[in-house]
Amino acid sequence: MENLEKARGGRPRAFDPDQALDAAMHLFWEHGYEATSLAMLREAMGLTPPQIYNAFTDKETLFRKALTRYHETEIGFALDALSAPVPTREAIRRLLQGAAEAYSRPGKPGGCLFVSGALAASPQAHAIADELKAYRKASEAAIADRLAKGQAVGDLPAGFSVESFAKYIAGVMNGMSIQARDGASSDELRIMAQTALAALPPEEQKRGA
Amino acid sequence: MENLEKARGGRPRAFDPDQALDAAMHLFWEHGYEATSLAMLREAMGLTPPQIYNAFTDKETLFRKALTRYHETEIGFALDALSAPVPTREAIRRLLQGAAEAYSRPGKPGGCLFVSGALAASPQAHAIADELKAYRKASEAAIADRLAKGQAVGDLPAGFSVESFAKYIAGVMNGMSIQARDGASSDELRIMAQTALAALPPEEQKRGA
DNA sequence: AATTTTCCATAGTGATCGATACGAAACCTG
DNA sequence: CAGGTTTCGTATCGATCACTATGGAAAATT
Repeated sequence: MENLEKARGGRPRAFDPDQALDAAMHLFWEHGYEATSLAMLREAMGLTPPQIYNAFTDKETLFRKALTRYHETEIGFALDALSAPVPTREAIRRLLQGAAEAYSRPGKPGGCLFVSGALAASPQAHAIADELKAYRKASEAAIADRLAKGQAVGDLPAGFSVESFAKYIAGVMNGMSIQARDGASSDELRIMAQTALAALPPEEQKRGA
Repeated sequence: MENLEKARGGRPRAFDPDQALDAAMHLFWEHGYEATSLAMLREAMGLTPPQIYNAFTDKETLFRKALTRYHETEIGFALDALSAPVPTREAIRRLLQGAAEAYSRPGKPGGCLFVSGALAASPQAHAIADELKAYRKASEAAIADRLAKGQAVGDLPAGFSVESFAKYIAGVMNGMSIQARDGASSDELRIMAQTALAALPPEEQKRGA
């Protein structure tokens, strides 16, 4: 991607916005939207309040930009798994194993920002909670799409409910996020992923036996 | 249980503490510990701040009492399922189905208070987040105990890892809690529970076929 | 160099947070 | 009734919340 910042005059920024956004993202990831105060952000980002507000408008906008950045930099495994040219079972296996790793990465907060960001919220933060819910719903829909594609190709039985199983997989990933937050190790999450995969009906053989 | 309140003198309370605690519990359940303000509690409990503080010490104590009440009144299904004299698979089935129902009960906030109460928290509320984590860990341990008992009786294969599977089941229940919060219906959660159960190795036959 | 534009740092805005001081009111024990 | 005790309602407390007004400093444009 090109850097198409407006090259107009004026005093240049004394900090790197992406680096600041990264710091904010990690803080939101750790403490959630509402529990992360401006004072914490100020310290973690190394900026003064006017610098933050000039660059990111307000706390809500900063959080939304952190969500976008999280989506782009931390959970590429999901799109990779679901778009890989592999059988359906293998795609779901990669998805779950990828989550196991992403949710327990050393040096990162445990779990998934989409889950930890604002599971419960005050009425004032209802819009933020809804936005995170939309991200989770989108993940589930992406899984359902992949399963439907697999069903169309014969990877899955015809009577199989794509939506129900997508809800199960998405739910398991959310559960892994909480287990990660509770201190589950990478190995433990991998085993959980493997266990969850056992609920998937065995791949059908297309030819031969 | 007997009511062993101190019958000493003084002006009597003008409200029912249990009823007030119920209102507080539902509010914490819906919005979480930190996002629930005293102003919200005041309105939902129908009390003035001094009434709340006199009866429940402070917000943190009130939340802990709400946790206890939640444990006693809302999730009896768990102990029922795990202590019922039934085969292990049936016990786990009842546990998951009970969660499906409890997490989507009409008129109640979706999901489980132990998950929604404080998944992410500010440094000030770290103790509360830890307490909830302890509740979740205790649930997982109770499942592990039940599985170990089942393994001892021959319900489960010898090579089966009780701890790993308990982590899977507890994780699935946490995931169901989030799906419930995202609007999953009782039926959808039941299907998720049934799907999750398929990962349990089939019951071994003790005699006959 | 003059002008324009943007950002910087300091300080502080009103609103809301959780929690209380105070004195009157209502009960029990003598 | 008087004395002791507890809760009541009213009015707030200091601290922190997200956020911004102000004015000078620094770099691009002319």
